[in-house]
Amino acid sequence: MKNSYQQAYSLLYDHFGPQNWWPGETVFEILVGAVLTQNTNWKNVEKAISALKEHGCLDFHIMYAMDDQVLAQLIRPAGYYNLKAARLKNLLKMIAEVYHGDLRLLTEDDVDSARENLLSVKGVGPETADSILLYCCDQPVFVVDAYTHRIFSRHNLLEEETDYHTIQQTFMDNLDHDACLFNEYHALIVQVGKEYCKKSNPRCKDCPLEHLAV
DNA sequence: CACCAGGCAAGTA
DNA sequence: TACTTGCATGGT
Repeated sequence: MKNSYQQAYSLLYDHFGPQNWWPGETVFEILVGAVLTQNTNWKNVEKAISALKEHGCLDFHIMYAMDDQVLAQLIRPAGYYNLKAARLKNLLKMIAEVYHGDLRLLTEDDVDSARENLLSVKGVGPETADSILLYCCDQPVFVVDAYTHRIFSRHNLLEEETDYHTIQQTFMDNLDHDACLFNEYHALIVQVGKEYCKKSNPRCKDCPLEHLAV
């Protein structure tokens, strides 16, 4: 018998199909995108990533050596550009110091150590860290975002005031610890959130989850 | 015009 | 501890 969190996944997958996340050709591109997309529309992130590519700056050592102001101007379309340029540099600095600038060593590290190192970076919080663990490192870590909280609280599967860690635990307690499943599930939550669970649609009208039994 | 988007950290009381 | 504010572009 499937629980509510498994049922919700089936409903979303049947409605939207596979999402093929994370959009990005390389681990480094995904890493950069994880920072750039903080509280920002993905379309704007795409513009910033395109600019980085066009200038040949979507590379660990090149970006790490770049002037902060120049980096900030390239990622300008993603918003908060001064802040994000500094955050990217902070993240690359940690990887340079802890993982010898080798992303493979990050992806091969054990998940608890990697998470601790990521969270030690100023500008990398729980969602960004978990996104990197799941989408760069292929670790079975469930990513929670604003949509996860909003959608599942509206459908009475979470209390309104539930914090990040508790939401993450709830999903991980109720699902197989499978990176492919967590990958698809988070992407599907973002998709249903964008289409049906905006603040301007407070009842989530016509949402694929509206008749989900709790 | 107002509002929001795949957060996070720092400031205030 | 529990709120509040700054960060910023681009689409609806």
